[in-house]
Amino acid sequence: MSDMKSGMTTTRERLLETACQIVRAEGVGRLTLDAVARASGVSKGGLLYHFPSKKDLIAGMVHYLTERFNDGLERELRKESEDYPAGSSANGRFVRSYIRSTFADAEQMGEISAALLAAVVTDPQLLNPLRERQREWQRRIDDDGLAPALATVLRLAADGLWFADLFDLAPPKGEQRARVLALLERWAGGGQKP
Amino acid sequence: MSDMKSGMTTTRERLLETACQIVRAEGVGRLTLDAVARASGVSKGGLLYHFPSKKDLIAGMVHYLTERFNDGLERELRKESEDYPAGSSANGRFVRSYIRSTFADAEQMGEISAALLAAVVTDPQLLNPLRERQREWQRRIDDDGLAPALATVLRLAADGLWFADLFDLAPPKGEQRARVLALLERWAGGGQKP
DNA sequence: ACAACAATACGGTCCAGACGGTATAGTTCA
DNA sequence: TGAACTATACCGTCTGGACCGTATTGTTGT
Repeated sequence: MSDMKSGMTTTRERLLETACQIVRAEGVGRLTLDAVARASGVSKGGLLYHFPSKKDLIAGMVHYLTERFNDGLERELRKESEDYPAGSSANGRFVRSYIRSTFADAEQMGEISAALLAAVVTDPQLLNPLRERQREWQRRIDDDGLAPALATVLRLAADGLWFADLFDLAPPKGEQRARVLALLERWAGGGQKP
Repeated sequence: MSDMKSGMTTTRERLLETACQIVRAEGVGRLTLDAVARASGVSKGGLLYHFPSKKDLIAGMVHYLTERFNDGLERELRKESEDYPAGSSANGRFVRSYIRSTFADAEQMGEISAALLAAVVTDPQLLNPLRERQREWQRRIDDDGLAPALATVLRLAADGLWFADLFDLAPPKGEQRARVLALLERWAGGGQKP
């Protein structure tokens, strides 16, 4: 699917990132084509050259950021594999990677949230690519060598943190956040019940 | 707190519930004053009498549904108190109530979600009442007699389920959902520390 | 008891502005 | 030469909200 060449920041990517920034800074309601074009230093015609409609722009945001998160997840997973060289007690590796990806890069989670909100407002179906990915992640979580309910609980807790951050609903900060992360990692580390 | 006269469903409440239904059925983007008025069988002038602006309407939704959820939570908490008559091993009571309230009434959670989305789109500050409540809940969760990180993890998992339901991001269904609930309740049930 | 008045709860109409999208004509660079 | 834009003008639609009217139900002064 990805037809990008690779490397330097293209205008297309700049437009997508600008769109995210607008959502995060001014709210979903202020995401207009004119605003994105202006803030990107691109004419409206230029924007519409890359994204023929607003839906296309938001679909682009969802796709771009979903794949970005997925790339980060795979990277985290490879780091795990190095720590546990042989395929020995590697149960919970995917869940740990998922948790770390969610907790680590608040910036990136904020960008995904922006795309998420923009999509829901405009047309919920635009979330389908993310939904598909999430189902895939859930399959890998189910098949990660942990007790199935435990694995899902850990995923939900990570998502819950994302949720709390997204809407600023009493998200754990600082010390408490670190303790929560440590606890989740511990449970995902050795697959035995407390 | 409640300054309403009491009893019968007022036009005001009907408007609030209609607004929720529109959001849930047609999406946040379709929440317009005209649509709410029409679907409520009320003229636009009538709607504007009760809620002078769209912001006021959405603020009303947030307040109304937040208090509704809180009422359900307190009810759940009282049921817990009956089960554990004396103040014996009642650790985790609040957390259990929170979990049950979140899992039990999907309908109600859907309505809160509608208000949440409407608020975020229009003006994130409209969420402040809910944020305040959530901070209060978090305080009670911290002070529920469980290990602090554990309690917060359980809350986050419950919120994560809400999140998954809200955006339809691979939410656990049926059997799996029941097992997740059971596990969370079990962890919130015996609050022993080492 | 009755007029005068006010508050509540709407119905109906209208409009300025914003937004998405189209169209068109010109420009820069590989 | 064509892809990747810039610049600008324009249109149809929708929406929030202002404005005005009106019926019903108290309330108050006398």
